[in-house]
Amino acid sequence: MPRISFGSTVRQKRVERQIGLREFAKQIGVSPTYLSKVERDEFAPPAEDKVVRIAQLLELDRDALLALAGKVASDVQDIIRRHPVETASFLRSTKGWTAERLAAFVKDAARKHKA
Amino acid sequence: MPRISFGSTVRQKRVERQIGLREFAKQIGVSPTYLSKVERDEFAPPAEDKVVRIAQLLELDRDALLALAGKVASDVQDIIRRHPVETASFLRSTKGWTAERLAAFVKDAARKHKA
DNA sequence: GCGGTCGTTTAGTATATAGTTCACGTTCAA
DNA sequence: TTGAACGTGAACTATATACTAAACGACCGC
Repeated sequence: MPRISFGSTVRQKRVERQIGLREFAKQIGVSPTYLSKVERDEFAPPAEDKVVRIAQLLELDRDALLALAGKVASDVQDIIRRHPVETASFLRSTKGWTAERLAAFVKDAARKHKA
Repeated sequence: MPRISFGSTVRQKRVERQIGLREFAKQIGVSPTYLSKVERDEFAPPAEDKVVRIAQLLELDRDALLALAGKVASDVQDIIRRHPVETASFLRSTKGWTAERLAAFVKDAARKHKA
């Protein structure tokens, strides 16, 4: 499990926004009981669509929250599967990179794509 | 399902190498019955470790075969989760790219990483 | 015409994933 | 002092995933 868990992050942000557990559960589309256990990491994080909904409601980055949930967005997985060999190779080569270095590459990629 | 399926690919390569179903199943660590159904796409592709084992035995690229199985290697998923925002952003920006363009980027990444 | 191999059919099973329902104790406002 | 909202505990449940075992008919060598 990551240093900071999915559950505790959700709880912190939800409480910060003063949304009740029942109210929030309703907005996500799950039972309050379930949400309670998820927030205390007694249950594993919910399915992708629920995680995405939570990210929207709490204004968190969906990819970041999915990562906390131990998942990778399904659209991203689809992209990887289009060119799995090249993509996997690239990703493995970035294994030791910092977020900053990666961010620079993203910029570069976007620029080159336009050209 | 992809244009060419996981099952048919495995069967073709296995037959090509003249390995019997029972023999191959044994090497993978599954029952012949199961392998038979997987190869005719009656059952979904097996778990990641089995797919990787198949790739080894048939000398196929593991990431390519995993993609055919509708999966992404777990080590690659782990890498994505280290910097999910940047990585997802990058991958989405490569959505329309050809394999060649991606390959060039991989090379570039490797070169820059050394420096 | 029997023993061994081939792939296949039918009918299951174990475990994980993703949740639910109902009932409970606490706190606070009217 | 009741009732409305809060979060929680215990006990299930449904569906999907990832398989297995037993038996079957076709073929092949001897």
